[in-house]
Amino acid sequence: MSAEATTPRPGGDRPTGVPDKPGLEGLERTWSDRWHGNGTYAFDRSAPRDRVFSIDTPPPTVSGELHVGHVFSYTHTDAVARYQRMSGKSVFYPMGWDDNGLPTERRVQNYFGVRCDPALPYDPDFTPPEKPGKEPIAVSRPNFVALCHQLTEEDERAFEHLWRTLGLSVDWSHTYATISDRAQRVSQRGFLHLLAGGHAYQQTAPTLWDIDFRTAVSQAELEDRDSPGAYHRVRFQRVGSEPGSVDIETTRPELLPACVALVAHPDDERYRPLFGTEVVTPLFGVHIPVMAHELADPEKGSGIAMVCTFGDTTDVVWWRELDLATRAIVRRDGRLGAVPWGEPGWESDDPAAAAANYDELAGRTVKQAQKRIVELLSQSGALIGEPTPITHPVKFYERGDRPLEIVSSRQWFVRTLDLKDRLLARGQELAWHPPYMAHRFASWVEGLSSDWNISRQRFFGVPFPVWYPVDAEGTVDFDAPLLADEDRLPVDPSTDVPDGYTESQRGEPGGFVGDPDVMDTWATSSLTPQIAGGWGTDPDLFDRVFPMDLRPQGHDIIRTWLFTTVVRSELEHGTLPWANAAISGWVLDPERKKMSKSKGNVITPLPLLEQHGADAVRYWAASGRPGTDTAVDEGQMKVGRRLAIKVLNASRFALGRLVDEDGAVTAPGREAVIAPLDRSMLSRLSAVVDEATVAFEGFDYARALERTETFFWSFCDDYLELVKTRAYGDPAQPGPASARSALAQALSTQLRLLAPFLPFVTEEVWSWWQPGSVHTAPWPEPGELTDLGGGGDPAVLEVVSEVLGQIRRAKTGAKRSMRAPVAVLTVTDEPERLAALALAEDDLRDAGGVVDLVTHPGDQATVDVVLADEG
RNA sequence: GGGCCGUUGGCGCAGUUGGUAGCGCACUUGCAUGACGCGCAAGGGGUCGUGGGUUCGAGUCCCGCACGGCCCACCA
Repeated sequence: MSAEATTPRPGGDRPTGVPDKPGLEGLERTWSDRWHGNGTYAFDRSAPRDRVFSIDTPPPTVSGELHVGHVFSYTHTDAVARYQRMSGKSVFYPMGWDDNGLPTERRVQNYFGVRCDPALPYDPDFTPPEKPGKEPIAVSRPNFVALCHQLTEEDERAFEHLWRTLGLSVDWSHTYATISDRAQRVSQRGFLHLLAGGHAYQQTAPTLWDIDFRTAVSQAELEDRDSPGAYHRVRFQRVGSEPGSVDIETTRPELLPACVALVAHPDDERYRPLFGTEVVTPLFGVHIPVMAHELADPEKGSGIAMVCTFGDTTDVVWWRELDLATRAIVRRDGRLGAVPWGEPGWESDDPAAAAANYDELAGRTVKQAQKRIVELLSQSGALIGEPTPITHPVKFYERGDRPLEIVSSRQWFVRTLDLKDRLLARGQELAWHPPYMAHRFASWVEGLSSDWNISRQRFFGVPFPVWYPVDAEGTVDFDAPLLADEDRLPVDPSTDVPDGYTESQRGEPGGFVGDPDVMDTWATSSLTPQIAGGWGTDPDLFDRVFPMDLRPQGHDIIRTWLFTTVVRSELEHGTLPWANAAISGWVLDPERKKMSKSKGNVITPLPLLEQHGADAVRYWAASGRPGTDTAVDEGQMKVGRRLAIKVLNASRFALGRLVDEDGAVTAPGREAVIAPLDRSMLSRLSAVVDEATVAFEGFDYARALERTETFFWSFCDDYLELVKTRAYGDPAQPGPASARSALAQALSTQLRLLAPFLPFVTEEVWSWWQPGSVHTAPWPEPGELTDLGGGGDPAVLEVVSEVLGQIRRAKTGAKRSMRAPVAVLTVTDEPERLAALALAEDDLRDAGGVVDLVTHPGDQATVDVVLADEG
């Protein structure tokens, strides 16, 4: 062993010899640099499709820090990638950064203390303040976008550092960002194809709207939150000859001016006589019809509901299906807008009174307006009783702070409702891991109630490659969009000019305007296989990697990322985007609570990596079953670290028998393995190889690890103990030669089995005695081991280990050292098992310190140990 | 309301075609042993949520229920 052996030589091509004091410290830095320098994980793009394994890596959202949940799931994917690479596949394992969209905007706003005002001109000299001020500074859209780029680049460097420390075997030359020109080109091209195929359309329609972000959101971005509210009982007087009144209950009395009908169930006897008649709204004197609809629930409130434009999604359904009037009052900023009382659509019995009452509400937020209208209703006598407080589910944008409103606006949609059956069939065609995750997808598709809204009224995103002509009167013609030519992509319609126009015509009569919106972040993320695979720019690459083999992701984004990717692939290519979807679980905090920023229980991974080492953290992650929620468990990381240390020490021990005077490791050939104990061990190891391989083929990395680890510990505890005396013998003799060859075989195999999980320590040990990288070494095959001498009898190691265990038990029971000699060992067992024992009798004697061995055939297996006297 | 997952020693989990309950952590005791004290050896500890059923035999298969978590739908 040479002194320089502790520091591996650059290159890693030639073995370094076994160091005296192996350790885990610094392995991450050493080996991640070396892998990078050597291109260990480079994708071989000359490989034909059937030799390629391609992964549609989730691009993490670039808004702050990665958390330990990322480490968890990306480790799973990395283990699979490493297995596939060792199995001979050329692994296409790119990394992406999801850096467009709202999360980035929000972070930039807070980080720099700015807000985007698209009306402002670009300021080339703008620099953000050192510290964000109290009031955000308004900046132009180009300035804002520049800040977004600046901040995301910083974050992405930190992300890459973390991934390298964790040891992800990503090919970093295939990195993409969702805001990059490349992604924008793919995204815009995909949009133009949707348009050409009739799959995308624009429409002015009631839209889910976040009043703080001032943008539309899609069905997939909704979440329900239990919120406080109150039932208000409001009395409507009947119109015409019929005397009497109708009471409704509502949680949104402020929408009374927007009321367009009352609705009850068609079979509800209480209200049947009223269908087809009219009532009048209190305070505003508007005549509205009473109508019947199946969705009205006789059990709820008074059994009859007030329909407003628009209080919730059910209102939209009623409005559409009953062909009701439109009286929208909520503006896009969440305040009530002006209303022309008495004019068409706003006819009232008393326009002046209506206007006076409404003046009390106009300009207020919905919350303020609610408070005021309750007072007005109470004074007028239309409010019956006191409001009853309730807690009820209210729809929120998942990132928003205030309830969604529904406003009418012009949006781009992708036709997904027409696609349900095809999508359900694709869902069944996809191999889900674990399989039950398929239900999530199916129930989402079955429950779709609207087409996919892909436009967002935001700034940092992929713009629509679309302009609209402005006619001579200055009116924008949205029905005749001017499309960008595919060769020009990506374009920004706010600065680029459509063919045939000049910049001076922007916004002028007879000129054009750009589409002001950007695409939903999922409209771009749904194309990650196309972006990563070079769709449209590198057809040779794309043909080799698409459809991809694997989409790994969390179950929380099945209805967004997975769903939209399937939609886009179906519409663009008519195939599934990948063959397999591996769905990982959540990471919970040590108290098994879901981690979230608001709870303040988010754990950042770098300190864990520094404290326990990357292999140890990976061990914890890889112990989490596919699809299973797993708690952060530093205890498991300590176990992982112990395993890594054991790999170092056991390897040093085994290789110590194989080192020559120059420090080089030389093992006898495979044919030297003749001892029954050695062959028995190799035979058992080959079964482990089998199991690990089957598990990995089914993406069950956790099972592969568990089986490998179990074998490894028994290998150390039993086999190494049994064989070490013989292995120290004269290398020229057949017994020692067999032991040394078997040790080399077994160590090589186990290092390769562990390499997907513990890439650093296995590479370190590999470098002591093997050329090249363990990560490009071939995955072990059972044949490598069973070919040796025609396979061994697994029973030999089993029986000998059991007897050795009994000897240890006797020594521990007598509180004696493990070195204490055994005067007489008497074993009674079945003849076949005694025969197996006899084949390794000498190894057992050496390991147990046995002087006399007596065996008796018998039905009942017993082991009797008589220890030699002390002294 | 529809659906999915889980319920196994104090804690975290495994248990793949049904055949006398396993692993790690923690706990107790012991051991300086040709690599490892970040080690090694051994030990105690569970009527496998619950009620039925199938079977010679059920943690494992079937039906019901309870509890926990999640998805979808509804939400006046």
